[in-house]
Amino acid sequence: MVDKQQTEDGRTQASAPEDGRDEKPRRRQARGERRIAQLLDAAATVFCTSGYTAASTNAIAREAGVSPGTLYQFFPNKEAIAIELGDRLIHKMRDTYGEVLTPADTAAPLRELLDGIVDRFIDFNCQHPAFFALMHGPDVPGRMAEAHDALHAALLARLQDLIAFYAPDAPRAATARIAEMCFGLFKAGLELILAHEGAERDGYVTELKNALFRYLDPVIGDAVGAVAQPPGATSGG
Amino acid sequence: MVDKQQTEDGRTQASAPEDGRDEKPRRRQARGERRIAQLLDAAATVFCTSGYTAASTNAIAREAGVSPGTLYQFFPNKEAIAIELGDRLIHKMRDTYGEVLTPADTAAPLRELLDGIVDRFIDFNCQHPAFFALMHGPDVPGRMAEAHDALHAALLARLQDLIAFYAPDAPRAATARIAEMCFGLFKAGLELILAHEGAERDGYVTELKNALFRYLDPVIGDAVGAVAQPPGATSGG
DNA sequence: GGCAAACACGAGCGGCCGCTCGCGTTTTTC
DNA sequence: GAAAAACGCGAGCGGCCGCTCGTGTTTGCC
Repeated sequence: MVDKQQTEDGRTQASAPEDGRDEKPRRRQARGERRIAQLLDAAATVFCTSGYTAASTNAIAREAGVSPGTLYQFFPNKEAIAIELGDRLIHKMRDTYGEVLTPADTAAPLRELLDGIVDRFIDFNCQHPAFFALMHGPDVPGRMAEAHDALHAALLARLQDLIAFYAPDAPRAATARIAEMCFGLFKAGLELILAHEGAERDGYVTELKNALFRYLDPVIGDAVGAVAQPPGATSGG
Repeated sequence: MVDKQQTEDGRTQASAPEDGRDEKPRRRQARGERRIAQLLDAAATVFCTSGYTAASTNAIAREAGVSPGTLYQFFPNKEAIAIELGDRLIHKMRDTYGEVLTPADTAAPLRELLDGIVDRFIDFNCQHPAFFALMHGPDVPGRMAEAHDALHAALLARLQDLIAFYAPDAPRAATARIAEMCFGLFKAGLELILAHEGAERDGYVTELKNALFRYLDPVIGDAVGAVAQPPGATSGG
């Protein structure tokens, strides 16, 4: 499992100058770090409104208030901007779901569990709308898709464990499909939620929670609520 | 209601040569019609794999086995290709949902109703994958988005009527939100279904039906199943 | 057969975009 | 304070893409 760790990606900092590779260690000044953050903010805005492909590097530079040349002082190409932005968002996301999707404290009833999970993820996505655009956009670069797939798989595995905890008798194939389905349902609800504001948004949040709860309740009810279920009574799935 | 009819869009054929406008009636030969169909098929393939923006007209022409000049003999620009393809698909879609979403024969139980609707729409989308790509792609041309919005609104209105029929006491705002939610859930399930084949696909179809049924059953149950519900008992929405 | 219109071709034009390069400015280091 | 390195600029290069145009071929009509 250690090989799966992705350390720090070594993009913004290198270990030694005499590395021997073609790596340029390029020691950043504080000003440079500020510019990078500025550029990533601008990139988030532009990617969010135009999508990855339609976003032009010149537009990102303009949004950040710098020249195209300055942008390419900190990023080797357009893809690297999206990757760095995506990595930072994914790290934040990992912090978020790390707190929520741990199957340790699953003694809570489903309704409350869902409340916590959904609220956290909704909140994250509302505060970082570029995340949704980068993850679910159809035109992200290849390296980005890998990161997305990794995150997707990780979230899915956690979700599956959670479902399996509530419904231990269900076969793996079934829980996997249910987990994928939950993910898709959440994504659909998220899209509606991001498209509305205020009371409307709250209404859709409630609706999403209802949909997820009602979808999952019978699944876990089969194994938890009715323990002495006869083995022949599979629920048409 | 007559003004809402969109006749034939008058794109492929015109009424009279002495029209007086800048319209060029351009009488097509059988060969030309064949080429148009050929080009639209190719466009469907390319749009489906690359999305609208990333698809190049040269690629569409190549896919159809003709030269770029030939393509522009039948379509004024790239957008027109997507629009014509979208219009044809929308017309087919209208035929499909016209048969299914009519609120006339809603005497059927929810499960069977959902079965019919979902099966039809899934079938349509499996046979015309370009439809999904064109309708839900983020980079479709403006004229396309209008058509999509119109179809979306029409489907939504039908769905809302259907829901209102089953739950006549629910306020319009609530049924509208529920209809939007159903739409989103269906879209999410469709995406999963299109991404799988064979037994896996069937499994997701069942799962989608389950999700929709469980989401809608309590909603219509509140008004149909328990008629003598006290007015104060609103279900947490 | 003869003529006009529709069909077909493909090299190439204009424009946009990702990216570079030469040069000037600010900061760090000794 | 002076050399070195990081920062900053913006005109412009190469390449791709949507689209055109001049020319040649096929089809419909008399």
